[in-house]
Amino acid sequence: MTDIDRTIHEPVRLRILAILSGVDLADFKFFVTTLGLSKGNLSSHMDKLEQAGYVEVQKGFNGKIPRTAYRMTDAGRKALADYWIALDQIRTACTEADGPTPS
Amino acid sequence: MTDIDRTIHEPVRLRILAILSGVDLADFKFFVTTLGLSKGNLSSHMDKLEQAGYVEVQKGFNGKIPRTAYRMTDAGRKALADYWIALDQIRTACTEADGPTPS
DNA sequence: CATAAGGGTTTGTATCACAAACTAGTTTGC
DNA sequence: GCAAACTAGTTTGTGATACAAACCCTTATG
Repeated sequence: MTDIDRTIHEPVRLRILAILSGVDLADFKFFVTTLGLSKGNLSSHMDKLEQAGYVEVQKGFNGKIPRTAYRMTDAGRKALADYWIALDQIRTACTEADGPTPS
Repeated sequence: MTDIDRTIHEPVRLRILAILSGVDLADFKFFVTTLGLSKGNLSSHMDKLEQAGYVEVQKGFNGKIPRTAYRMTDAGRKALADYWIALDQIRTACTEADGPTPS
């Protein structure tokens, strides 16, 4: 019974990783607008993904305006793949319970 | 962007529903042993599933020993199906982010 | 009688998602 | 030149909750 990775399982972070898995680089603003999050909320989710080693942060400037962008790491890619596998296992694994005789 | 049903999304409850979706009836003890939960924990998860209308409780006796069994409702079946659909949408929906020019 | 086991409820706690407030720098209006 | 508004992001506060531990009640077991 493989465990669910809670870091990934949180819906917001799952969406973030799903996006990053197809994009190579996406910035702070983009996530705020597409996911409809408050900046604070996004910031803390990104912290968690970073601390888990699933995303890398790239801080730079767009002219004089700061820009923070995120990229998925290999570990993140692996973890996400494993996550989907674990979910599929749950989805499939049913059908052998005790048959409790009703009353 | 369909929302994730948090009642179902919790891993323990997801496993419970996955089991119930293939079994018609399963009892308290069974879940405790197969999922490795404390009784208190299982009890509160079942409360939530019941309050959401996703499972029905059948309290009875096996001789003089009380037996509590759970059955999935139609609403539960529907909600679980929707849940998997929502997850698949996240899994598939990637690939159109802003291309932020790196640095 | 004592201990265990089924079937819980109550209580305590650590975590965490989220928003609101705040910081820091930048452009715009006058 | 200075205030108002905006971009970008961090820090702080709070309410919800997953989980275990402790407790309760009843029935078997030794």
